Amino acid sequence: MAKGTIARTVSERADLLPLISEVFRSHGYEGATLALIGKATGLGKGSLYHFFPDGKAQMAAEVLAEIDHWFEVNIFAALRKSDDPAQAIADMTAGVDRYFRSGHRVCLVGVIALGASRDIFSSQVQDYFSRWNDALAQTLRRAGLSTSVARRRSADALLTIQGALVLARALDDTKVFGQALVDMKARLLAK
Amino acid sequence: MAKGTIARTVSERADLLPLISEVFRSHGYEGATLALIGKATGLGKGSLYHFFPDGKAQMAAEVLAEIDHWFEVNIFAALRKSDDPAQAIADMTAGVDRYFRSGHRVCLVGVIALGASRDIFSSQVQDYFSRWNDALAQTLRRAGLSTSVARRRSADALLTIQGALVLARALDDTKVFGQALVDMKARLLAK
DNA sequence: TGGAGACTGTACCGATCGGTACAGAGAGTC
DNA sequence: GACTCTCTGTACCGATCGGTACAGTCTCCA
Repeated sequence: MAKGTIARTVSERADLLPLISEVFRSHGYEGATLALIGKATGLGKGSLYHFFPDGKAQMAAEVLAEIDHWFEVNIFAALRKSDDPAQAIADMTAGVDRYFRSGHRVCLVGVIALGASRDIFSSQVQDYFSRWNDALAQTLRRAGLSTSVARRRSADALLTIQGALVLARALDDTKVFGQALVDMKARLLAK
Repeated sequence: MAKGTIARTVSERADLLPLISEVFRSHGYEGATLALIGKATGLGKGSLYHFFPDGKAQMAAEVLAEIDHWFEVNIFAALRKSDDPAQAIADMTAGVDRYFRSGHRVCLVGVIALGASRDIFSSQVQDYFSRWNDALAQTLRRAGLSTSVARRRSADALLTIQGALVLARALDDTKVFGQALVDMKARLLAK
């Protein structure tokens, strides 16, 4: 029998996703509890389930979609349409460095790919990486590389980013990430 | 008031760890429940807590220790003492490929490094990677590389392995892992 | 033969899990 | 003012969480 006063905060769905995103990022899908999400957003379950009727799975799916959209707009698009491959790759590298806060931030898509929740989100995870892979390979082709070399180097770049995030966090040394990005950029257009 | 017959399985602690290891590997630390571990080992909580009085945290710590020991014996030691750097690196690559089942298996140390449980196991995680890094850099020095180049290339190799596991799983394509290992080996002793 | 001690299943614990139900509060609309 | 609709906190649900307690069963050794 609540009698109380209910504060009205008027949350915007768009403001919510980044907050929820950070909870999934630092706790993983299974570790991100509604209690943690509630604390991070300042919202009770009522509000959370108002915005996301399908609960935790929907929150994660929408967070993944938002991340995908950010990369689509800020990274993939430029890769596809640029007519200056070297510049496009430099832009990608700078964008990635900014997004992952020079190695302080972890890749949620990678985290989910490694966990048991991959089965639930496998198509979103696969789509994210393969669209990135395609866009980057396209840029490399335009730089004169053969299709097979372009695809090999592009996969190498993606895995370098993911591995650098893992190792930087494991060693608690973000310099690893910065160095990996330098190496990656050099390798992409070498020879 | 149990009346029943209790089957006696006589489990060996040494046989338990690999089974528990796979549960942590595929579910992460937070996702690995006692129920899953019980199912994987065929043991009830009674037996589990008999072998691991400190519960889940102790299980994970011992699994990490066993992994560390395996790499120490099968990978790091050869790296440190070999007088044929090219052969040592070929052996490491082959060993890594075998251990990770050509990309079908995930790295538990990496999984933990990315998750929230890193805080609990940070020293074990850091130790594993930095000892690997040191051993590999030592090999590269013996191959004539400067200290700084050796350390840079060695970190690059470690992060390539981790990233390849992430990307292979994300794209559900183990060829990514095999190719990354080939590239890594070539890069380690290049020029 | 009869402890002693290692190993086992299971009942149980309080806490927390994801999710539901619902009533109250605020802002508009007529 | 009465009605609607959106957003809110909270009480509550059954299930499961990690962990404890304990009695039963086995093996070993005197």
